[in-house]
Amino acid sequence: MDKSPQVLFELVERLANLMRAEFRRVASDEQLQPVHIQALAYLARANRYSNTPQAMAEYLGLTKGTMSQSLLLLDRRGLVERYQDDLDRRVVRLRLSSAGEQFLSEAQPQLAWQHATRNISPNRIRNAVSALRETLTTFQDDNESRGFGACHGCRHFERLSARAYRCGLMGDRLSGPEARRICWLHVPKGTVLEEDEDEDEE
Amino acid sequence: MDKSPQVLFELVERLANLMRAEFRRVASDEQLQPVHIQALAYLARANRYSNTPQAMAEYLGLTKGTMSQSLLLLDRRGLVERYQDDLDRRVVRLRLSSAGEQFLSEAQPQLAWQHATRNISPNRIRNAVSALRETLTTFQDDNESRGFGACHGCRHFERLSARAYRCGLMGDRLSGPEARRICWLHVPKGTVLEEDEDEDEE
DNA sequence: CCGCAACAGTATCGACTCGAAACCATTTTT
DNA sequence: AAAAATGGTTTCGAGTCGATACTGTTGCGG
Repeated sequence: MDKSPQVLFELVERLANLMRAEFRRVASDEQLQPVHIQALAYLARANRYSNTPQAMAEYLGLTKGTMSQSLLLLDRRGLVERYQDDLDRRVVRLRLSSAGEQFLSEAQPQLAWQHATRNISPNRIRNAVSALRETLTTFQDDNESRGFGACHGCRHFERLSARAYRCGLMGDRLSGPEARRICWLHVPKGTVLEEDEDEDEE
Repeated sequence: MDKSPQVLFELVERLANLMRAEFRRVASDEQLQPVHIQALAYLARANRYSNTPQAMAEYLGLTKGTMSQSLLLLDRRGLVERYQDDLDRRVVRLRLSSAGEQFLSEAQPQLAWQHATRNISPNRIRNAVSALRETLTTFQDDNESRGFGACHGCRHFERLSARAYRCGLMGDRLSGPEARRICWLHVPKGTVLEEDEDEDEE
């Protein structure tokens, strides 16, 4: 019997704890909590469909109520801006304010990490990435939680030409950079879509 | 320029978030917080020098005040027991109560993880482990945070005979199982990397 | 076109986290 | 013996977080 998976888990957990502590350190300069840093970082990487409180809450594993609170705070501090969606006026859209962007670029929360991996060969890192990526996919599958991936590798992703893409689900054209951001509608290729089917029971 | 370290970081963070959500789910059955699960799990793995509030606080990246609170709660719930140290009466020692052990073994918080890694070859896992372990060591070095490793690979670890060990720092004899637990006095030797055969996959 | 369910988000409450600082009881140092 | 250091506890205030109730918007079925 092999204990490696267990060990891997402990490593991931421990590293995450340390990064969390690092986040806390960085965040406390601005009187923020770790989760706020994560929220800002998410916003910096979310695509146009995913910059809502709802998507954010799902990404961070919180309820919408909690998310609302945190966003209130970030808004008060002027780190994010909230504005209404044109089409659906229930929806709130979020964006980093310039202060928010500046804060992120100054704080560089992942710098410590970058530094910690400096001695590891790119090859080994790529191997680790591939293993963890697979773990993540399986995990999300098991828990039927949302995919949250970039467009490349999404079932709805369509390539119109060399440099023009399109989301088959929403029907929008996507620029290259946009297609590299995080999307909460992401469905990995190879996943079977659940169509609405009529049920004739009872 | 290579973005792999960045990607690796995102994966670790995301996996940790998901596990955290899983912890929350498990914990909420008993009206606990994720951090309580981590505390119990730590206690189950800590050696005789490391079962104190202080060590725990450092491991989890909290202050002693906060730790004290959480332990109060875990004590009230009957999941841990606190008792005084014989030699130094300031020191509080902790141990899992039988209820605590039972809870851990029933909840099996890392089961979801185990399951998520089922499709990944042991070899790839070992590679990932080795890369992350190195990252962890470097990280701890950079931040001069405590090592928190098992005795094997510790500078103070001495092998008396085939099956008898000794901690050179504290001067105690250690059993084999004991030497496999987590110690907060851990100081890594020069460079102890169980290297694995290099190979590229993909 | 109306009515009602579904939905996105907000507000409120209570238990808990968390750091900071003050505090207490024991060593340890001087 | 006095002072400093150490391991823990207590207290305080701001914030997290889930649960629940609520507001306003959309969209669906009659």
